[in-house]
Amino acid sequence: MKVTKAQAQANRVHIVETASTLFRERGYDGVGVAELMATAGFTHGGFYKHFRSKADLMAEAAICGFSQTAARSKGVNIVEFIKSYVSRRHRDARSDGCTLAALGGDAARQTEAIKMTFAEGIESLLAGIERDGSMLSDGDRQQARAKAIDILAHAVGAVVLSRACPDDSPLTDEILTVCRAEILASLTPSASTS
Amino acid sequence: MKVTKAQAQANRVHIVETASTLFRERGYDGVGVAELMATAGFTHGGFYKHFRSKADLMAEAAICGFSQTAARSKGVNIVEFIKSYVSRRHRDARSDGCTLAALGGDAARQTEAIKMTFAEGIESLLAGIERDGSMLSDGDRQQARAKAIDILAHAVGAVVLSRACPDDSPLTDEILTVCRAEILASLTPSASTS
DNA sequence: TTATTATGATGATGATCATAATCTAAATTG
DNA sequence: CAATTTAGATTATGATCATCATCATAATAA
Repeated sequence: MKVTKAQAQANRVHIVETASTLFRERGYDGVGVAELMATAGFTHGGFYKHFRSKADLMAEAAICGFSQTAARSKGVNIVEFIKSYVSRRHRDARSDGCTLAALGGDAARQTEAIKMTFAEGIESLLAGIERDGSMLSDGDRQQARAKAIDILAHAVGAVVLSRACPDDSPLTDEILTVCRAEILASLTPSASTS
Repeated sequence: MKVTKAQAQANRVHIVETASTLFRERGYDGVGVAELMATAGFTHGGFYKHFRSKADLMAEAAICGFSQTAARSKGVNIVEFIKSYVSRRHRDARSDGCTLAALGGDAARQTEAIKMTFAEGIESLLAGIERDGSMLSDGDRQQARAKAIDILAHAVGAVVLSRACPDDSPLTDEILTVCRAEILASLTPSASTS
């Protein structure tokens, strides 16, 4: 019933990862502490030895999710990033996909502390997009950031809209196809204004 | 304790409107039937005389919310629509704003029946955007629809992202400002490709 | 006026919710 | 090796959850 310090730490990490997946799949309000711990392989009693509250875990799970996405998009150029982000595969893999697309709407209803982790997560995604400056090779830094923000919002909106449609609806694919093409087209403007 | 047929119908409508507001503010899982009925001015017992289930009400509330937004954007040109949609005012008025921006993320986790109402809601919003064809005066119909889809996803993404940030975060305003400008700029392209 | 229908209040159902006190056994510390 | 700490199981807390059976009553139909 007890476990080595390293094992306890590993268990904690495992709980956070499990939560991150489960929350993305069913929303913050759709998963209870008991089910969460059971899924991670524990009884729910030990939960509060690891976290001060469910809200605390939500914040940690968000950080975990964002770093997963950041790690996955490491060294990937924007074109590839958009192609994989605005895709059927990503749309159908909610529990494994971007935290922002899966829980952005839920975050709006959570505490400021949780929103803070989302803001940081957004910043890290922006950094990843900005790093690959291929979409504005001649622009200044401020424009690069603006473009990154715009691309991210655009891509998240496409995935959220697509997911809100029935699986067999033609609209769900149409949204992805259209937005993917538009975003990619906006990356290589024939003439950048201002 | 009983009420005229017309009154019962009015009560039903009132419950749907209340639900539409409450759901947008707190999410589908964030509002219970009891609280919902209490807010509407009833006890929770009568709920199932009006609706077969909570899920049924979610669908009806979504339709109600979408028709509100459609009515509000009636006769408004795209520029004005975007200006009001991608705005601080809209971001802060979740319970009164667009159902898609408030509950699009939640919809992904609901039944196909509810997603169907979202798909229909999206179509009605698209129709509103397409009707005002000022952004593609020389384009064909298919391009107009594609552009409408793109604009809607873009705008929804901006609001969702902004709402996921803390109220006092500079990022929350930056997202809106940047995206609003980019969307408006995309409406009047100096040279439309293909 | 009488019979029928159906609204909506009351109250109960059994789940599940987040949180917590208690206890144990093992790991760490001395 | 002894003392202390603590992970995690057990169990309990009191709310709240969606759903429903019951019932009085008032609106309608006969």
